[in-house]
Amino acid sequence: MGRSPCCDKVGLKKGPWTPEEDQKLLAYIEEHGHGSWRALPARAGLQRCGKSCRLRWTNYLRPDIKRGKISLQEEQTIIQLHALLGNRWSAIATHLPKRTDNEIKNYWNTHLKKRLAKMGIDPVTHKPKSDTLMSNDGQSKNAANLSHMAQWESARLEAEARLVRQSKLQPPSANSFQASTSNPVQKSMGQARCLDVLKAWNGVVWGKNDEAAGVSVTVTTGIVGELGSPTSTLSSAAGTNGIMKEESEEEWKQMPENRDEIGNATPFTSNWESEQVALNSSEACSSREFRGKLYGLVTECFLCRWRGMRIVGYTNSGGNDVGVSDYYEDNKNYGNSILNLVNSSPSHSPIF
DNA sequence: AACGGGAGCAACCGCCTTCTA
DNA sequence: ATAGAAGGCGGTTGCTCCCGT
Repeated sequence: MGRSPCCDKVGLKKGPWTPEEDQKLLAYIEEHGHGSWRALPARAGLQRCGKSCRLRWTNYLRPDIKRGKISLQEEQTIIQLHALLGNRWSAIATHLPKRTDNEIKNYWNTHLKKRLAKMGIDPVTHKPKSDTLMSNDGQSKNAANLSHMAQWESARLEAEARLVRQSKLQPPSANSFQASTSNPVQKSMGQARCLDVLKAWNGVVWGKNDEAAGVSVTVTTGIVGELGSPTSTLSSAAGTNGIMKEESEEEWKQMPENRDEIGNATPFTSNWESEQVALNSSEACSSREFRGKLYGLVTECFLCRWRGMRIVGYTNSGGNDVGVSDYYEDNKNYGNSILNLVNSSPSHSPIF
């Protein structure tokens, strides 16, 4: 089946938007909402195609957009999520409040991709390009480990990708897990740190699991003390997805360092959270919104793990402890390996 | 001061998915 | 069930600015 162009191109303006055009678009949307994008240009008095208007709005004019330099914390998040999700910029953007997918994509292509490449890490696979690059001291072991983790992660991501593709029955709207909601149900969902989402997913969304009816997962998470990443601060979750809060870095700095008698890091008990998320299967299967949230949880779960959140308590709907897998530790180590490499190569170093 | 090259980013293009009649 | 419309997404382009020569 052929596709008609999104709009009649004859006589329509292209190229950079003028302040007058911005003003027209802004004024129209503020008064009427965008409605049908195709119909919008004519109604707003713009000589643009609807697609161009939509893009201008979502990438530039929307009021909830933060412009300016990408912070270190955001940078780390992008790297982590890119390793998990690949070039799925919109999915990555849902975890970076007020940033657009286009901005993240641009930042990746102009900054992070080059930086990783210069460090000898393939920006596509996040695998080291060559072990010889890090043949000195303990780094060779680290590289080997990294390679192993990357392979493991790659296989897992393939499975995840399939799930996520199917999950996008409702694409996660921008920041679907974030503070914009006033819905208490959404808030409680947003607070959920980690859960066996894939298991829940299989059961809830497609009804393949007998336990699907009323999946209830209690998750207790904590920040693992040995991590050096400020992004590990997850205690600010109330009402937001909590992960990207800008003030997290400050909170991190203020955190005490807990160590046991032999110097091993111990979790910061004060930052632990225990939450219960009830997933009702019948509601889930009929609610595309719910599926969208679950999709967000898939990503968030991996992110939590990667940032060193240790899943210490994990029970199924029957209250049975289902344990903790090395799986989580493997991912944490892999993510930290990349982050350590990045962090140990500041932008002012010769490698850049 | 002029020029060239690279970086950064806004915007476009085309494909894919989802919705709807 | 199907076709067309609409929206969403990722890749790419091209313009502008900056910096070094």
